Amino acid sequence: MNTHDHMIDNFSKSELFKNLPADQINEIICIGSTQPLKPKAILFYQGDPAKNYFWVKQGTLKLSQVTEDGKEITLRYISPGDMTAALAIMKQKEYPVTAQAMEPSTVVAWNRSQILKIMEKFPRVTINALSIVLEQLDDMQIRYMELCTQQVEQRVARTLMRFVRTSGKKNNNGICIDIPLSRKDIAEYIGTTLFTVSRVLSMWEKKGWLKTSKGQIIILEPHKIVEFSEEI
Amino acid sequence: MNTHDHMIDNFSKSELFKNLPADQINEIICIGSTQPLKPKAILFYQGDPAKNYFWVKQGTLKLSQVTEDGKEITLRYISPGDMTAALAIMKQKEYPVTAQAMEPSTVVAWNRSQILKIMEKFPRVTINALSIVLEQLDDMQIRYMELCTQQVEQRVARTLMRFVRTSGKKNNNGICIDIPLSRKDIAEYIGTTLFTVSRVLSMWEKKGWLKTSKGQIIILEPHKIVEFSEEI
DNA sequence: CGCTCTATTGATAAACCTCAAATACAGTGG
DNA sequence: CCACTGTATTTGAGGTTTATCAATAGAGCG
Repeated sequence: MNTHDHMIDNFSKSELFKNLPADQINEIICIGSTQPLKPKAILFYQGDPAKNYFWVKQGTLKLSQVTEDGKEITLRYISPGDMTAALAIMKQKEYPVTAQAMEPSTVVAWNRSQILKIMEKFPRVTINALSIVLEQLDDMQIRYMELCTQQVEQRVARTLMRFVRTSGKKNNNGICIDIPLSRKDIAEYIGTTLFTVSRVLSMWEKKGWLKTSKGQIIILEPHKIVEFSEEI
Repeated sequence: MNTHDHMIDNFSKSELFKNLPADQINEIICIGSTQPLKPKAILFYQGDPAKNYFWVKQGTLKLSQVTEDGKEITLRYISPGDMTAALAIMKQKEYPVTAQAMEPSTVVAWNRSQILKIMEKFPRVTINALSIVLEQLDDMQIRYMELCTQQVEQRVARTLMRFVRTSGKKNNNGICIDIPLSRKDIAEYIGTTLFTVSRVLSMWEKKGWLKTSKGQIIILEPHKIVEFSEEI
């Protein structure tokens, strides 16, 4: 029975543990430490090097970075099965990156020396990690391109569809995004202000394309929004 | 003597081959194919899967991506010793990414199956590749943040200093950026138009902070530009 | 010398930010 | 259940940055 088996099952579906036998996965998990996180709990702050560098999890966390003048930029949202490898693994630098739980989450964390040992012993893990980081790089490049070429409305539309893909749940009459997202969260993700996001969303709500209530967003007319996101 | 020894020497300084003995580096290089590229030559176009996926090189190449509506965005410039790993290594997708030589360059390319074989046989290479890709991701995240929070003048200043770091050569009275960069090149790197870049650069040229002639940019007053780039 | 490509410069317009003020909304303690 | 408080959202007015477009100038090349 028990949660432990569940964990392993969850891990075996993760990209990081692809092509690894269960006993090896188990060994790797046992090297790290499993931590539950309450909503809004901060896993690490400003890349705190005393804390852990690497992790896999259940739940959703927000990875963000704060500029010198206090503006917060969201690098990405991390969903179940994902992994985050900080540059800090390889170099021993510190980074102003902060990870915060958006909802009740569980993470498994390894520190620098642990993860290096794992990568030495299980080359497959390194290859999988490379694959994951390449995917993150690709995602970042696409968002960079969107930020360069598209205007706010399109970027909001793309963001909604992105969340539908990663955290969308079919509902009675629409698709519900399963993460509590404020206007500010969306704004920080696409590099605009919460005011502009608010204007866009209320416009779409008036048109009946979506519905928002207490941080939940329900997409009623996905086609309309997709159409918008692809507009040239 | 000879070019071959030079190649090895160059490679051993590269992040990708860190902690590898010379004979293994040699073996890895021999698996791939070494190609000379003339300026403006295109190494691969739109992620052409028939071509090679991975490479290390001498010279400078521009990695860019074209949007559906024809706007070209520069993902990054790749300098000697750098590596580019396309997502295509792991997945077998195609991407609209194009690599073009900015000056006479030499690259070593491996195809998908070759690089996978190398990573299996030399786990150290995989770890090094992970380190490189993490660095690229970090760079992209920083540029994303800059694009979100800074305005054009600051981004131009930061870009100049970035190029000074990677390709700056001390000159009689200033620092010369060793890559031919047009206003359009800079604009596509920071997500603006060549007009705006032109305005900024002519302003600084009038102030005597830099000098431009036939694609060459010479920084005369680095302090002034750094100051500008750090402005809050 | 004409051709092409790049850079400059100006005028205008659009998108978006900033700031302020009002409103809704959720949670708390009486 | 209600008033109170703090937070999220909406909406408006005005200003700024930057894109767009057009016209001109300069540089390199056959």
